[in-house]
Amino acid sequence: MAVKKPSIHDIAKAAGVGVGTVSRVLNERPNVAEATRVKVESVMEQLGYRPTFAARHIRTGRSQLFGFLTDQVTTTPFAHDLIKGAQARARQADRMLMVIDADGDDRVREQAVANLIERGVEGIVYAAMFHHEVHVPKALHEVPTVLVDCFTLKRDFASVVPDEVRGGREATERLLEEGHRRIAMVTNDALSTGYPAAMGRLEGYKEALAEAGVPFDEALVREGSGNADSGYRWAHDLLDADDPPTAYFFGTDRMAMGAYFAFTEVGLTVPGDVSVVGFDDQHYIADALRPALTTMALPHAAMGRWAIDHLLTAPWGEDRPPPQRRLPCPIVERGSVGRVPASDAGEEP
Amino acid sequence: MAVKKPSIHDIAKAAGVGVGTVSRVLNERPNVAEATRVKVESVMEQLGYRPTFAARHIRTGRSQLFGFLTDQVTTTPFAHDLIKGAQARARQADRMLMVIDADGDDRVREQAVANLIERGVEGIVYAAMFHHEVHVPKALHEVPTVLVDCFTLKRDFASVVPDEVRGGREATERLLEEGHRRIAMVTNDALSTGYPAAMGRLEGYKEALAEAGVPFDEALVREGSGNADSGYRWAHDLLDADDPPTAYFFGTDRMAMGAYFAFTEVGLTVPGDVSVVGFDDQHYIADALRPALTTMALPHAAMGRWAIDHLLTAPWGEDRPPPQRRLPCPIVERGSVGRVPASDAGEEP
DNA sequence: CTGAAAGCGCTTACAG
DNA sequence: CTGAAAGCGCTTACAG
Repeated sequence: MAVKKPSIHDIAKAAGVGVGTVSRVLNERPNVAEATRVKVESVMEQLGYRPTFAARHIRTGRSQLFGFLTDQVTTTPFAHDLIKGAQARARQADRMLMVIDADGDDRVREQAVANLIERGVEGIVYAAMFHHEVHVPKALHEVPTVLVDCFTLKRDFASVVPDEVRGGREATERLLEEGHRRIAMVTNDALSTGYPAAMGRLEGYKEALAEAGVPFDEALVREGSGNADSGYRWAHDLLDADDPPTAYFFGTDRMAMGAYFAFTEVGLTVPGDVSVVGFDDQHYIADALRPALTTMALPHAAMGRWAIDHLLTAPWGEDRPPPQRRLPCPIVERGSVGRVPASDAGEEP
Repeated sequence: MAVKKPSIHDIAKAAGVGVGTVSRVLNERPNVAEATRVKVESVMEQLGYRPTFAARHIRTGRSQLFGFLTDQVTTTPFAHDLIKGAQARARQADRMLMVIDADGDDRVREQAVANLIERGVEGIVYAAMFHHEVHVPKALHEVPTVLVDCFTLKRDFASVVPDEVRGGREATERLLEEGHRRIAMVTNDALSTGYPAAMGRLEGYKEALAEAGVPFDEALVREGSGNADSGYRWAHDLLDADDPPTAYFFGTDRMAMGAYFAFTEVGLTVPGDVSVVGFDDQHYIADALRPALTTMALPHAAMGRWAIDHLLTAPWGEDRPPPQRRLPCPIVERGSVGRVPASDAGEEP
């Protein structure tokens, strides 16, 4: 580190050629004699030459860079999948990712966007850690942007979110498929929050029931809070009913986990006695449960990938309304769903 | 986006000054008349001027950038804390972080390091997702580097890792403190792997016992695999003994979680009948358990912070051996540790 | 306090 | 196929 890094001029001089030629071999351009190419390459090798990206950037105007801004309040296990998905797609296109965690601070957020723009990013993905409406820094309008797991009320940015309704529907269908008719649903949040994740999953549940001709029974629905404790309590509550459910659909894996403890306490076995489907696919929980939990996966990697892909391929600056994309939440089959117990299957055809 | 972004020249012309003056106000340098400053600033405002960072970088030689390379095989919930810690420290110093997930691919890793160097990073943090020995790309020697949660056999890079031994010791001490004497330990991996996390935590357990004058009893130790299933099985196994333990120290929270199910099955209550301490502080598990799990926190954020801090402040290029730092794993008290049951406390003073 | 000029390390036409 | 020159958007002495 003591000696100055060699520049293209040093290479040119040492190789006895002009800088243009060095640039040509560097960029693998045609019209370079094989002999000169070899010569130049060997000199670069010897001198340990590394191109300076900033110079290239300034000349070509291409930063090969995307910004990734996360808007989050608390550490979640999801951030990484999102980043991984985005980065995988970016790498295919030879781009890098500048990741910033604004951690819920508006000032930091504004500053971050400004910094990213000054760095010349080709686009910014603004990712929330759960599906909700957001207010974003105005400067985001200066640069191609896609919102991930969130959206603005005005829908003035491209956005990609999980298809909560469809996820809820498919979770419920999976249970119906096994003959269950008394299926409880514990929402992942109070409905009053208006969060799409809570509303949507419940709506999907209702849709599936309706389609299967199973009457909706309000007595089987509980408003949960998302955490394990809530699942534990509501499971006990539902268990206390005269005619307890044979299947449970929880809006989060954590609630399903709490419910497992409740089932164990009363001597019920999953999936022999009761079937369970979760939501989120937090695999450190879903895999750890006994039996492992069947759950709906939040498409974090896919959303990250979609976001970068959109930045890469969408025509910017046009007037058409930005796409509001919903990605499916695939079911991850593990071991918590089984056939409805024979004694409860009376109403089957 | 249709019009070209204004440069410092455009500002200079519009403000009727030279570019040097614009640069001076941009950098808040002294020796600018108040009137000119105001004038220039208003022009910048009007034209929506943003400095081009790449130009600044190329002139000053400062990239204000660190690389963050993760070497990981599988998604872990820890990556984010590491990144957050690193980024928090970087922001204080007005630096940004370029995050790359090499995902276990050597080619990608090499390429990533090359890219980062070309981007002019001031340093690279190379982070593993669990404490082990690594082989790193040679190019890392070209730039200040610190290894996080890993180390090289040659110890030729600065490194920061969790103090596994001390963590194991303090976990055990916590249990001894409550009068427990028959304390089981389930390691988080086969000892044959040689992983510091498995060896170290067990060693700490032994140290604590020795210091307390409690004879080490091999019958109380099991080699676990880290996952919930393993915890479940070994808990049952230990429970079957003639004189079962009153306390359990698990090398991972996931194993503790499995054990909770075993305890529930046999009607044992935590912490009334048995006490439990975990390791990792995976809070989505630790918080979700009933009662919440007392556990040793892996210092991910602290390691991330330390790494950037070291890059920022250490004198580089000197010959002294790079520091090999161990950071403590603080205990996180939740609700799983209680007094030894009276009937088991016979041997107390 | 301020402007004109040089230069950071590249790429890109333009001649030859 | 190749070299010399201009220029990307800044900062930094250097005169005034």
